[in-house]
Amino acid sequence: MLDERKLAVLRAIVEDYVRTHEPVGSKALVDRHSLGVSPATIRNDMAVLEDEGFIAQPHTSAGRIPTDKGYRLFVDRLSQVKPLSPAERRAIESFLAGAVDLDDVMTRSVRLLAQLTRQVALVQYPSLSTSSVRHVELVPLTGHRLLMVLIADTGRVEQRVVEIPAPFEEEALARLRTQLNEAVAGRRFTAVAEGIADLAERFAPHERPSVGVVLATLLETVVERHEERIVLGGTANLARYLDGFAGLQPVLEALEEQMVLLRLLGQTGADAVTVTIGHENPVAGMSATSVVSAGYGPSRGTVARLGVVGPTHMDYPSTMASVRAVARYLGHLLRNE
Amino acid sequence: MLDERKLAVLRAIVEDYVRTHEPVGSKALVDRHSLGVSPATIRNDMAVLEDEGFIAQPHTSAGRIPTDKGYRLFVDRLSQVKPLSPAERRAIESFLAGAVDLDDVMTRSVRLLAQLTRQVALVQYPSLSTSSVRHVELVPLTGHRLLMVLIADTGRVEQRVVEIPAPFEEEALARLRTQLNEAVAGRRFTAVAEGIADLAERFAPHERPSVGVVLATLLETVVERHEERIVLGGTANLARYLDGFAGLQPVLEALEEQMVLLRLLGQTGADAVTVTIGHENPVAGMSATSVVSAGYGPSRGTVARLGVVGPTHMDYPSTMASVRAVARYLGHLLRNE
DNA sequence: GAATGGCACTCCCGCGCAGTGAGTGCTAAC
DNA sequence: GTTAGCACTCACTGCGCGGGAGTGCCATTC
Repeated sequence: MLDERKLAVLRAIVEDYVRTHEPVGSKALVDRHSLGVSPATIRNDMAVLEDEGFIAQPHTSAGRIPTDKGYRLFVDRLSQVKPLSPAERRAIESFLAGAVDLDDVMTRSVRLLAQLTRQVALVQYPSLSTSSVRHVELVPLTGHRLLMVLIADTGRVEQRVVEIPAPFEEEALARLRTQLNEAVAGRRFTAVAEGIADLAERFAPHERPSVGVVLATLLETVVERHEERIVLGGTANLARYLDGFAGLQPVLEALEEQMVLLRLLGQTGADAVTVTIGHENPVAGMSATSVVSAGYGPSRGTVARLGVVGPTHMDYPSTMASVRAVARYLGHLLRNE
Repeated sequence: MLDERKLAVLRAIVEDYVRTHEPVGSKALVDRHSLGVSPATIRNDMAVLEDEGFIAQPHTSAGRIPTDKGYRLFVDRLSQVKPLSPAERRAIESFLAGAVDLDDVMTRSVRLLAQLTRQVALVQYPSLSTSSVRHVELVPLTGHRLLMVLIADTGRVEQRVVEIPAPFEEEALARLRTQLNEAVAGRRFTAVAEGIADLAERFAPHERPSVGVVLATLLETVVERHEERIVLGGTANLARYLDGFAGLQPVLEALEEQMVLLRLLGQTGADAVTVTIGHENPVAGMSATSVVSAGYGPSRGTVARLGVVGPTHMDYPSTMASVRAVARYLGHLLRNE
């Protein structure tokens, strides 16, 4: 049904359209690519490709543009991830090397990704739910207030102010700190609950209410607070490609919603580069945009995702290469932190 | 030179133009506002106002639009800050009430401000340089690594990983922690240096290198790290008013630069609402936007600023009211934290 | 039977053109 | 100082008209 040449034609159409953003016709195609056949032949092939839904005409007597289905085929079977240039690799390394803390790493990564792909970049903070506790610290603020600082093995730090019904003795606080760390350090966040289940019992009755509040807050932080932070950058690139500008507002709106961003990046823990094209996208108002994302993490497992959002007519091979590269470097970096 | 009526005409022009975004003519003016004179008279007044540079014509035979100078006069002398509706006040209170930590407060504030003004909102984190140290915590991670957590009286928390040449004994670390807090707790950030000047001497020679690194990092954090975080929200609102869309990209770019945002908000510590109109703006590419900002802080002094960025043809009275209100509530909130 | 050359057809796009209407500036009268 | 009248300007709209890129179809070639 789709022989070699028809696939070559589709590939050529995608490549040309990505470059020019204009419908591509049969004549232009044979001129630019050495397909070895005449325009008329290409026209026949194009008719078939259109019947199958891979390309479409904006109007009669215009060239063809790829459909979402066409891009899908292109990404899955017709393209190869384009290797990065040495300059780009160096740029990635040097850009990420100077980071001083996790916040800094995240900020630099988004910038880098946005710059490399010239698109909108998203980077999700290392997820709390798949990481482990490294340390819990309790700091008295005023009598009835404690600051709880929770440090994850990914370098992520969560802080929370705790209002306690009765102030702790200095000694009691030290005891709680020690026991708390013994109970949860090294545990997966999902397993924190079991660790601290019987902790309150070891404290004197008058201390228990306050201990209870601390434990409850800790649980909240590791369990309920599943909402993951996502940083984004390069929004200025939106203005470049959404030429029509009509579709801009919904996209900007979507990018402001953390929940939406999460759905865009996808929850799947797959390490590989994932491409979501146009309508495949779960978010309304973003049917003209594609998302290229990948998981990253300190070890083989994925702890979070990153990616870029761009027009469906993006340069998939290059974009996929950049996303994959940044994800890998970021993984390395976390391993050494 | 500018009598009462001419000022009234200018006010009417600004109000109409803000509402319709279209050049306003003499006829339309007398129709909508009861000025008590004929269009011809208004035309004479308009000619004077144009000579003085308060209004301009996009082209001959079109209505007038206010110039930056016109808006300036309007803001300074012709408008009154419009009081908020009770519903808006309630919205502010309930919106900010549920915040759990400083990050949350900041995020909610931007959203709130963006929603109230329907523009792009900026909120600067409470500045480190004008606040004081509440507590410094040191947490061992691995042998050669410490996590330093610095808590400011504004609730802001900075963390930093410190690489130390030689691991600390548990006892030594506790000693350092205690002495460090005695030396700096309650001090202004700007005065931390004096507090820790002779601290290293109190430690055994073999501990000094590590102590030195910790102190150096602390200094870096409070002094060098002047870069202030700014959160922004409501960028989708840009798409609404920058109809021409030509000016959109530079604005989006500017909003991505922290340094630029700082300059936009202004460094001045004034509590009052400040308005910067069009070309008065120090940032190139944003000459079609105005900034309405205000300082906020837990006490009479200002610790940080917040504001909104919008088109020069914005509703200044309402915007100024919203900005002022959010700044005040935020101040209250910090006081109670 | 696939590939090709030729040809009529479609339809977007840019251009020039007149008509419309909102708005202005000027002048003379009140 | 204010007003009515009037000629003038100029953006905006709709219309008609090639030009041109591209297509689909058909007859022909290999």
